[in-house]
Order: sequence, then C-alpha cells, then structure tokens
Amino acid sequence: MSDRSNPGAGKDRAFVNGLARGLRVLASFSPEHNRMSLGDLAKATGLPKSTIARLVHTLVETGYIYVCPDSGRYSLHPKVLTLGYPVMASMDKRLVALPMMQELADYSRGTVSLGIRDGLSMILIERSRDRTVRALPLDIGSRIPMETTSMGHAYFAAADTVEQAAILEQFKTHDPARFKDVERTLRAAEKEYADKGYCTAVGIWEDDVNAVGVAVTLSNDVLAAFNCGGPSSRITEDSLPDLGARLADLAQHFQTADWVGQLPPRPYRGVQPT
Amino acid sequence: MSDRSNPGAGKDRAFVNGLARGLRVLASFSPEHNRMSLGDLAKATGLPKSTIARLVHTLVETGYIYVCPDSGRYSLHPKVLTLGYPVMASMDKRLVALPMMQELADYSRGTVSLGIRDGLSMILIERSRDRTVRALPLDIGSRIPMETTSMGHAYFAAADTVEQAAILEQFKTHDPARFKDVERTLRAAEKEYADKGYCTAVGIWEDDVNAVGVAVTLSNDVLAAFNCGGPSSRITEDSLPDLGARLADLAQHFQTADWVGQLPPRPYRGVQPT
DNA sequence: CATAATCGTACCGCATAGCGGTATAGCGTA
DNA sequence: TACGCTATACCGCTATGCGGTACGATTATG
Repeated sequence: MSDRSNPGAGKDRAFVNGLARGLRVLASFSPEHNRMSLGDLAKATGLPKSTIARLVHTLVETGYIYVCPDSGRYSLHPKVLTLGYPVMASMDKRLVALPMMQELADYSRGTVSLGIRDGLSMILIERSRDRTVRALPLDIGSRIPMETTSMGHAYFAAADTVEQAAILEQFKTHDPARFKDVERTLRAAEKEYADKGYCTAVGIWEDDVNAVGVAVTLSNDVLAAFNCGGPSSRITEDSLPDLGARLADLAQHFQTADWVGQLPPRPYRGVQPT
Repeated sequence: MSDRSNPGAGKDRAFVNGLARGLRVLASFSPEHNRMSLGDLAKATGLPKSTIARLVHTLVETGYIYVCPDSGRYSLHPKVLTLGYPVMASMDKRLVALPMMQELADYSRGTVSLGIRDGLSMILIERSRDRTVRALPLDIGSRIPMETTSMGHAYFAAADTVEQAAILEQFKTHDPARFKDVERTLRAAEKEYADKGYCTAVGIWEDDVNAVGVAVTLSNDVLAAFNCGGPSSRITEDSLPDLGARLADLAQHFQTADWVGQLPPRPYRGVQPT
C-alpha cells in the first residue's frame, strides 16, 4: 500500500513512484536548506531513510545532486538549471521586456519582476532591480503567494473566468478557513484592476513593502504579470498611482512590441550535455 | 538486463531506474523541441513507448509537465524552474555582479554573462545585454561548450591542476578524435590567461562572434567565469584588449566586493508549492 | 573520557511495481 | 479508403525497488 507521492491516492498502474519520490527529494531543497544529509531529506520528504539513500544515490549518479566536498552533505547541482532552460527559452519574449523593466526599476528605485502562475503562487521568471538597491531581490524561479501580492492580484484579475474559478476552487480545497477572505480579496483586486488598470498592495505581503501589479500575455498566450515594488522607504504609498500608470504603460508597450525581428539568427548552439 | 539510464552499466541495487529515466525525459526537452508527443520522447530518449507513457503520466501528475491545450502535445511546466531556484539562491553573490555586468554590457554594446562548469560545457547563471542589442542573448540555464568559448577557456585556465586533468580526461574519453586539438587549445588558453589576465575568442565558437573571458570564484568557492562578447560588427577584434582589461577589472571588483551587508533581511518568503 | 546522536553504508527477504510487448481506438491526412 | 499518427488499455512476468534492521565511523554532548 505504498502511499503515492502526490495527492489523489488510489492505485495507479501507470504511476512511477520512484520518479515522483525522486522529484520530491529535489524539490525539498530550499535556499535555507541547500545542504542536507540523508536524515534531513528523510525528514523533509517523510520517506524512510533507506529509500532516500537509494534516490539520492541515483540523483548523484545522474548528476543532479553532488556531495559537498567540505561538509559531505548533499546539495543541488547547477545542472538542474538546465532542466528549466527550455521553459525560459519558450518565454523569450520577456527578454524584450528587460530593458523596459530595468528603466522602471531605476526610476522607481525599486524592483520590477515578471511572473507566471503555478498553482496558488506566482513564479518569477524575470527581474530587474535598481542599481542602488542593497537588498537582493527574489530571484528567477522563486515563488510568491498569489493572494497577498500585487502581481498575484493582477494576474487573477486578468485571468478568464474559468481560470479564476479554478483558482478559487483550489484555494477552497487547500485552505478552507481562509477561503472567504481570499475570495473577497481577489474579487476586490479584480475590481481595482478594472478601475485603475493596475493592482496595488500596501504592506499586505510583508509590512513595509509596497507594490503595484499589471498583467500581460507572453508570446505563447501564457498569462503573466509584472510587479514593481520595494520597501516603503523607497516606494511610498503616494507614488503608487504614478508607478501603476507607468507599469501599465510598460505592459502596453511590451504587449504591442514588435519583436519578431529580434529573434536570434543562430539556432541555439551549445547543447549536448556531454 | 535493463540498461541503466546512464553510463557505467552494471547492476546497481541502489539505482532507481524509473527516476533516472524520468529525468532523461525532462532533459530531452530543448528550446527547439519544447512540445513533444510520446513518440517524440520515445525517439529522443530511446525508451519504449509504453515506458514513456508511464513516465510522462507521472510527470504530468506531479506537475512538471503539462499538456498543451491546443496542440495536445507535452511541454515542460514552468514549475521546473522552481527546482533550480535553490541553486540560484546559493549563488546569490552573482547579484552584486549584475550592475557591473550591465555597465560593461552597455559600454561594450554587447553581452556580458557569467557561467559555471558542468561536465565539458559551461552553464550560464547570469547575463546582461546592452539595451540596443537586438539579438537575444543565451539565457540563464543554457549551455555553451567549454573548448570553443572565451568563458570556457578562462575557466579552464583558472582551474586547479586536478580539475584540469579531470576535464582533459573527460574530453579524451568523450571525443578521442578531437582530444589532441582540444588539449592544445586549452593549454594555449591557459598561457594566454597567465600572460594577459583574460582569454580571447575570435570567431572560434561562431563566425563573427568575438569575446573575452575572465575567471572568478563565487561565494561558495565555486569557480566561475565571465565573458563579454558579441557580433564582430559591434565587438571588433581591436577592442578586445580594452574589453579584456575591463572585464578583468570587473572580476577583481566583484571578487573583493564586500557584500555581506547586502544579504536579504527577510528569510525568503513565499515557498509552499501549494 | 564515555555516552549519545548523528552520519552513510550495507544487507536481504518480500511483494509488487514497473516493465515492454502487443493491441485498440480516435484523428487528420494522402 | 487506407495510412500514419496520436494516446490509451491490457497483461503476464520478474526484476526491481522497497523498507525494515544492523553496522562502523564521526561528531557532539555530558
């Protein structure tokens, strides 16, 4: 009666447990736990130690995990980045947004990011920060919640009704207690977006962090959202309307930008994992 | 006698084949093949179709692959980006390099990238491009060969002797025919680096692409390398000494930069894959 | 210095999970 | 209509991954 590694149990002949478990191992690394022992991984994944040993062994053999020379602990190998590369490449239109993002980041003295949805959170796929910002921005691949960020709000507001329904449904099953609040928040965001053309978030994600968000669609019809924000010392509440308008402008320019001429002439050199 | 999914056969009790195979499936996606059918994947991985069906089914269930609504083919889900995030975060010192890189990119009117080694190639972990560049730069997570790029040359030159030996050994077994050439090239690069403090590559990776490279060590003692380059129309051969010196300067500043004060105050919000 | 808690590795019997052959049904095309 | 391509379903077999438990080596704790 092996528990499946993911929700929705029941025996599924076509479900390769070892694969799902191995992915759970990879996913159990995080910025603050980037060097783990077998015991740590066993605790994090809830799998027995011997199973972890086998999975980790496999991941080391395949090169996705390596043993830290000094500590002897296990760590993600940069090779995992290559798994994500095709995703990045398929979103290549965001590269034409980069200069615009940088410009707004400099102007606002904050951070400008671009993200897409995964489940109930947003995954950042691009970011620019003002050169004077000392704090490090959340990096590409990081995850921020949808219900408490301007990016998430803008995304929800721009999603079609079926996606909105799906999102709310997921919230309902995932966290029934907060569902009512979340729904109200997201509906309000939808209204705000319709009214102003952007969503604002004043200290709801973290205290002293203000931001605005605007949605946009990428080349492959994938919905995404920009945000522009930073600590309240830099991004004051008063400045949000201005930044919101500018971000909406940015999105507009990005959306209509002709970029087909910008496609790389070269077909993509240097693959072969060797 | 199931063939193992990776080199070095022989039965290994502790090797989870399903996991390794699933990872092969994920890795078989590429920018030009980002939407694949089961048959495509079978061809790409060399695995039987029914096996592919099971693996893909598992990957869909776990959310790392999704079915394109229109084409019905399979595609990598952006969720795979989150696997790489801890790696990015562990290399956070590169973020302090970003402004410097952008500056040099603007100055040179080309592209500045930072990469680390994986096997016989370099994986890009950061990049900046001049705002006027029309061509898209290679993106984060992409792979470029070591033996034909200034970045790779600089990396090799800066590697310690045991790593150099390992690299050469790998070249020898991987491509014996070219080994002699490669060895000579890399040794020459080593000498060039010792002489000038940077490596140059004039049209050896691709015609009409010139670049310089300089090595550097990241916070966690990981060796890495910058490059700065672009089409010969923008990056002329004559300008390489200047750019090389500037890139070496950049690396120097980056290396000695005090960045501990720049650590993020917040502990990393917004995880929970929900 | 001894105890205790790790660490990673090894062993091993068991049951089943994953394997891969082959067969089928549904589209779109020639 | 016949073909190529999808994806899916079925099914018997056994190799395969499982997870208990045990061990020796380190490191931390008292």
